[in-house]
Amino acid sequence: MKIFHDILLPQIGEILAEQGLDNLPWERMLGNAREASQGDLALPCFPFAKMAKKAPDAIATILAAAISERVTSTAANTLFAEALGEVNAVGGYLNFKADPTWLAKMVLSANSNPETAGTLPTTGEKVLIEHTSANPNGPFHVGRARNAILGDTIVRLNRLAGHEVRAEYYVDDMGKQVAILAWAMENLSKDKVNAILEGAGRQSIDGGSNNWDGKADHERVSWYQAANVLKEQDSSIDQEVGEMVRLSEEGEEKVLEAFDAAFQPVLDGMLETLGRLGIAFDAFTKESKFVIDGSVAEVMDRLQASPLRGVAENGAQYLELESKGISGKSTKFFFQRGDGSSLYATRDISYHEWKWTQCDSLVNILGEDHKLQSKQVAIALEEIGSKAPLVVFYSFIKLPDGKMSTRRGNVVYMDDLLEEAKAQAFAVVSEIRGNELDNETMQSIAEAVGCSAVRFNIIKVAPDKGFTFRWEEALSFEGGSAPFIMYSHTRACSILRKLDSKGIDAANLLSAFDLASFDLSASPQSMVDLLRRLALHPDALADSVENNRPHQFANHLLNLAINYNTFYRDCHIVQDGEVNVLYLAISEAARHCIRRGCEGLGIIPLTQM
RNA sequence: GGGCGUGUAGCAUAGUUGGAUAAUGCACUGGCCUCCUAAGCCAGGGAUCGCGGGUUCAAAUCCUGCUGCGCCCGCCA
Repeated sequence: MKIFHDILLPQIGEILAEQGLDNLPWERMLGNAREASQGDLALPCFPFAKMAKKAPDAIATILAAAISERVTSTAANTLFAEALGEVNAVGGYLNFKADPTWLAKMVLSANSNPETAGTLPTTGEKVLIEHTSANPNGPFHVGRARNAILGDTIVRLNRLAGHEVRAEYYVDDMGKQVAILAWAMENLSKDKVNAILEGAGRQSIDGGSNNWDGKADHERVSWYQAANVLKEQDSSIDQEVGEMVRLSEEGEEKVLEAFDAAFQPVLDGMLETLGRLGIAFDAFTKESKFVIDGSVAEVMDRLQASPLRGVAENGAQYLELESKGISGKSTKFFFQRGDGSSLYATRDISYHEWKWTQCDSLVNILGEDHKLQSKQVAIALEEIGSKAPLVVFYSFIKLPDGKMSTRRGNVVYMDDLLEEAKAQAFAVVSEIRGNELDNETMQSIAEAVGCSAVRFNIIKVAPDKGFTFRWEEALSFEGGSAPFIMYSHTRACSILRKLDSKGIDAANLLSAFDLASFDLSASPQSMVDLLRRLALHPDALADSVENNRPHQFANHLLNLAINYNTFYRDCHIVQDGEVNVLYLAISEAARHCIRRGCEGLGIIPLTQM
C-alpha cells in the first residue's frame, strides 16, 4: 500500500536510527502484510536480532512502543498519527495497520471523480505496443487469441496508467504465407478446393459444423489449406509460389497488389472477430513498406559494417552471435540471402527502427517460439546503434489433443467460441431473468458476458504458463470469472437504481457528504477490507503495467469484487428507508474502480445482468 | 546435443525484488433468498509447493544437480 508506505517509511527510519538499527537495507523489508487481519504493512525484525543482540520479538516490541510514543508525543507528525491506526508486535514482526478513517478519506477523495477514479495520473509517455500481427491466412483461432488478448489488455492497462498508447498491427503482406493464399485465390475454383480437401480427408468448405458463410476469413482459409495440400504433391506450385515471394521481396507492385487483394478480406474478417472481443488497433503497418522505401536495404548495408558479420559460400550474409551468448546448432543470424534479398527478421529490424521514431517506449507481444529470433533482432538493433524493444512472451494455447494449426485444420475458431459462449450466457440469463427482461436485452447481456468471460479466462493466467484450452473452463461463469466481477458491478448499479426508484438523488447526497460526521471505529470488518483493497488499486494497476503482467491486475480485480460482495452483504446502503451515505460513498468508489478495472481488462461493465 | 520457459490440494491457477498458519475458483460436505439481483454469501474437509543437495535467522521464491512437459536452435514467416 504505497500511500501508507510513503508516510511510514521516514518515520520508521528515524526510529530505527534512534535505536541504532539503521545499518541494514531495511527499507526493502517493509512490505505488505500477508494477513490483512494483522495489518497493512509489516516489518520483519529478524535481521536486527544479531546486531541488537536481542530476540526479534523483543526488538519488535521495543519498536512498537517507540512508534506509539512518537505518535502521541509529536505534534508535527499529524499525518503520521492520522494514518497509523495501530501498531503491534507479533512473533518478531512489527505490524502497521492503517486507520480506517484515514483510509476512507484517501480512498474516497481519490475516487470521487468518475472520470479519474481507478486510473493513474497522465504521464505523457508515448508507448507503442505491437500485438497480434497474425498472418492473414485464415480465421482467428483460439491459439492466436492469447497474443491479441494479452496485447490489447496491456494496451488498455497502459492507458489507465496514464500513458499515451498506440496499438499497432504489423501486417505480413509479403512472404510465403500470403503468397500461398494469393496463388490459391488465383488458380483454384471452389469445386477444386472442395475436391482437394475431401481427397485429403479434410473438412470441405461446405462441411463445417458452423455457418460462417460470407465471412471471408472462413471462406478463404479453405483455399489456403487446399494450396498447402497441393504443394505437397506438386513441386511446380512451390516454384510458382517461390517466384511470387521473390518478386514481393523486391517490392514488385503487381505482386504486392495481388497479395493485398488476397489477404485484405481475410484480415477484415479477423478484425471483425477481434472487434467482438473489444480489440481494435490505431495503426496497421505493412511489412512491404520498409522494402519499398529502401530502409531494409539500408539496414543490410549497416549490418555489413558490423564486426560480427560473416559471408556464406553463396554470398548470403549473417552475424556470428556466438560471442553474444547465443548457443545451439547454429549461432549465425542471417540477414541477407545469397541473392541479396532480405529476410523476415531483417525487415523486422527496419520496422523496429521506424517504431522508435514514433514513441518513447516499445512493447512487442510475441509467442515463445519467437524468443531466439527476438534476441537476434535485439542484438542486431544494438549493432546498428538502435535499441531493443521490450518483449512480452507467452506460451502457446494448446488443445487437449495437441497444438493448433490453421494449415492442418486442427483449430477452435474464435468465432465459434464466442458464439458458444454467448449461447451459454444466454441460457443463464434467460433462466434467471427470463420473466423480467425482453429478448433483446438478454441477447446483449449474453454477448457481453460471453465475450468478457472468454477474455478473462485467458488473461487471468500468467503469460509464460502453458495453457490448454478446455470448453468448460472457457465458458465458466462462476467465481473467478469475468461474470463474477461484472456481477459485483451490477450490484453497485442496482443500489443506484433503488435510490432512484425511491426518488433519492445519490449525487446530492454525495456532494453533501462529510466523512467527519461518521464514526468508523465500529464499522464492519468487510467495509474496512474493501477500503483496504481500494487503497491497493493504484498499486495493483501500476505494478501490473510496469511488469507487463496483466494477470496480476485481473487477480486484483477479482479480489476487489470479492471484497465488494462481502461489503454488500454487511453494509446495507438503504436500511429502513434511510440512506447510509458513508456506505454509499464507499460503494460508489468501488463501483468506479471496478468499472475502470473492467475496461482495463476488456470486460464489459454492464449495469444489469 | 545446446538454449529458454514451466512443474504448487482431484482439476485449473495466484503467490512484485526471500519473511508469519501457502491464497483463489471448480469439484466435494453442510448452512443462507418475507432483506439494495443467490451469476451471490458463510462454514468445513483436502498440499511431503516435481525430486535431491546447498545458501540464510528465514526458501514455493535464490544457487546447484536430476527429472517430466512446452518452445526454439531454417539463406521460412
